[in-house]
Amino acid sequence: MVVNNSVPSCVRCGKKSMLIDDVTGEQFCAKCGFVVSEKADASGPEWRSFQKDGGSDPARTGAPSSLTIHDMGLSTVINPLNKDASGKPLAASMKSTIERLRTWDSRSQAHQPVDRNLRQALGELNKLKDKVAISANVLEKAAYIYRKALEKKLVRGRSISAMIAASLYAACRDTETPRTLRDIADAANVKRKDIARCYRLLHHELELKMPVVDPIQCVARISSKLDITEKTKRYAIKVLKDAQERKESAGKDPMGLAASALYLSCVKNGVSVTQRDIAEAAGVTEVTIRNRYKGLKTNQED
DNA sequence: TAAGATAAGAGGGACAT
DNA sequence: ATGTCAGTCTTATCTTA
Repeated sequence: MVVNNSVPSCVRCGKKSMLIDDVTGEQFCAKCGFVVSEKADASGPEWRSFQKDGGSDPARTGAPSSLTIHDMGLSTVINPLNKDASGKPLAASMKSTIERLRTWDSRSQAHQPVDRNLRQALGELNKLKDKVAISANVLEKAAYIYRKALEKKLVRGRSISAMIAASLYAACRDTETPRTLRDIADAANVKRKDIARCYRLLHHELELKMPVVDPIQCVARISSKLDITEKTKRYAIKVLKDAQERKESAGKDPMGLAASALYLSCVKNGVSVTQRDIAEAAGVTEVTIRNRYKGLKTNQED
């Protein structure tokens, strides 16, 4: 459950108790149970005020512009009836002008190869979003990265699904949203290594500056799946900090590292947890935990 | 049954050819 | 471009307490 200090008010009961469900990504009111579906939220008018006090006058309305829509939500459709605003049929000369406009309009929207590609990719991204429960700004970032990749012609010859999945993964990394390559691979139905390859390509070619995944973040994620006491968590974090200072953690899978620190902490605190449980929660194997565990343990002793 | 050991294999980075 | 090397992680199987 994510609770930040600017909790929005419920539309129905007015209480400041709107929360985000971690699993579904839906917004709901903790007081009255009102649920805002992701879709309605994304496509509805934007009633956000730009005034400091968050007052009641909307600074703008209309559908939000978004990178996750292939034309950023700025499309217009010229209606197919050849009528003018008052409903009268158009004059012949005007009619042919409108025909031409309509042709160009639709071409500019989706009929160029790049746009078609983008359309499809963003469609996939949209499907992905529901499965991995991702916040809107991460989605925006993913879409942005994909656009960049398209510009640099990196998608050519590669699968769109893999590339959009890699973009999403990159966006997660960038925003420190803890999602593993595996999480995304499962959701996208693409092999993990394919996404990994694409991600590396993006990383290299777009020169993305990624924050290093902090194993300490992973501790929270793993322990949320198990019943871990605050004390145990803190000890695990301390162990990780020590390991980082000794540069012991470089090049190791942060998830594996966090998992074994947590395991070590459980052992030290007399909590009975099996390696299997932790391995499963962390999405790594028991062997990895054992290997890291050995390293961490010898460090503990001096 | 959980934990530890061992072996084989995959995938990728660094570096040399 | 291609090959080799050291290192990591995974999967599978076996042993130990």
